[in-house]
Amino acid sequence: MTTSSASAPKRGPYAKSKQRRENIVIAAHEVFAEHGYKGGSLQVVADRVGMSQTSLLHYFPSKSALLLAVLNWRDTVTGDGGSRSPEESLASAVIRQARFNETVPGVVELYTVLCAESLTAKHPGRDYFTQRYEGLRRSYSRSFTALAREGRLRSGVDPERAAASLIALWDGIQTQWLMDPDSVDMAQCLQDYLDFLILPE
Amino acid sequence: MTTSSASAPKRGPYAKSKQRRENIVIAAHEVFAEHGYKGGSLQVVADRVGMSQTSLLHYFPSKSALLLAVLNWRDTVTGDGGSRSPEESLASAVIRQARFNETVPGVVELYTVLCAESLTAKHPGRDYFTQRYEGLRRSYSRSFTALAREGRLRSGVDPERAAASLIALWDGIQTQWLMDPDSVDMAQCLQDYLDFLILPE
DNA sequence: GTCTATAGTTAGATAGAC
DNA sequence: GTCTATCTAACTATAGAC
Repeated sequence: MTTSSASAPKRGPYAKSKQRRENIVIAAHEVFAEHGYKGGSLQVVADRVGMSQTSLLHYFPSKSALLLAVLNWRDTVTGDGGSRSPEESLASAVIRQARFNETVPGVVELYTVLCAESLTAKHPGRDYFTQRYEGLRRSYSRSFTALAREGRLRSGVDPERAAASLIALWDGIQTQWLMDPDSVDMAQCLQDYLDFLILPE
Repeated sequence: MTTSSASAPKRGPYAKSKQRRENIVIAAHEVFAEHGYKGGSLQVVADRVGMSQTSLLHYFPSKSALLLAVLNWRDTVTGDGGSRSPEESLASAVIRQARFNETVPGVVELYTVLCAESLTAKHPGRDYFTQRYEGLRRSYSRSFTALAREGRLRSGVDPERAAASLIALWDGIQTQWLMDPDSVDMAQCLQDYLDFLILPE
């Protein structure tokens, strides 16, 4: 392999750099989940990944850029925001995801902590969460509307309010679960609610 | 009125000091709501109340002590945690409180932001929120159990899960409302849920 | 009770050697 | 790409004059 052209960097260093970036994002994910964005420091992230704080800033130009990388990475890994397969029902997908979330408390904590923190002034994560909620509401609203067309939505239920309520219930129950895991059964609470909204086939 | 004894301080200075403390707590309430606990600084609180940061620490020994004062003050003022009058139904009390909350976004924001922030490591508000959730769940659970005795709880509904779910829905819908007030109707979402759980008289 | 001064820490970000 | 050194800024908290 000869030296590469300007538009095609060498494979070796490139792959290593990519790995470095991912390690940083994973460490930052942990730190932001444990301490929040304002409470988490670049120094602690750098320590976990085994480099200096200034070296870390070679990969991400600023703390806020690192936060956005963490949020986008979370979506990629968990498959969040993607559409479910047509064969799986809405209820099944929700419960399956809820059960999975019980196995990754750190991911749930990151989401819960940063979402609320993003409500504060000039928070770099604000746009991310605003758009996420808009997208989720639209997605669930469509699903409920489709169920209504099949006559499987309880009469009187408004699809848009049901979408917002389902997301709200999910978020809220995760907060209580993080505060005290034994106090609530996340999946069962969601199942109860969906059993009410959606009529059996 | 003569000068007071040692156990009964003079009214003048005492009342003034009490007023000072309340002004500080109100200012801190605003600052913590806008920036969170970690993001809010004593200097900004002091500026708002018109005194130096060190003078502020004369009234509250530490930042965490100020936070607890803010949280307890919120309960006192909003009447939160108190029991409702026996004549008023659970649903009526919830909807009334939800409608009231729409008029005080700062109070809702303080609660939402600090609750999630308290999930992070060594947060001074953690115990407050843990106990608050326990108390709320017990209170609503009792109400649902009472309704069940009257045959007014939908069959199959578990009072404890319903209590946790009601709180979760309420918390979650407040988050979405803070993120975008026009996106959701808080009171209507709660009304929908309670109409499902509770059968008409 | 209020202030100035400051200790003591930590933070994010930049400059430049290697 | 990685580091040391440094900058600038902000924070909580304490000491002590008035």
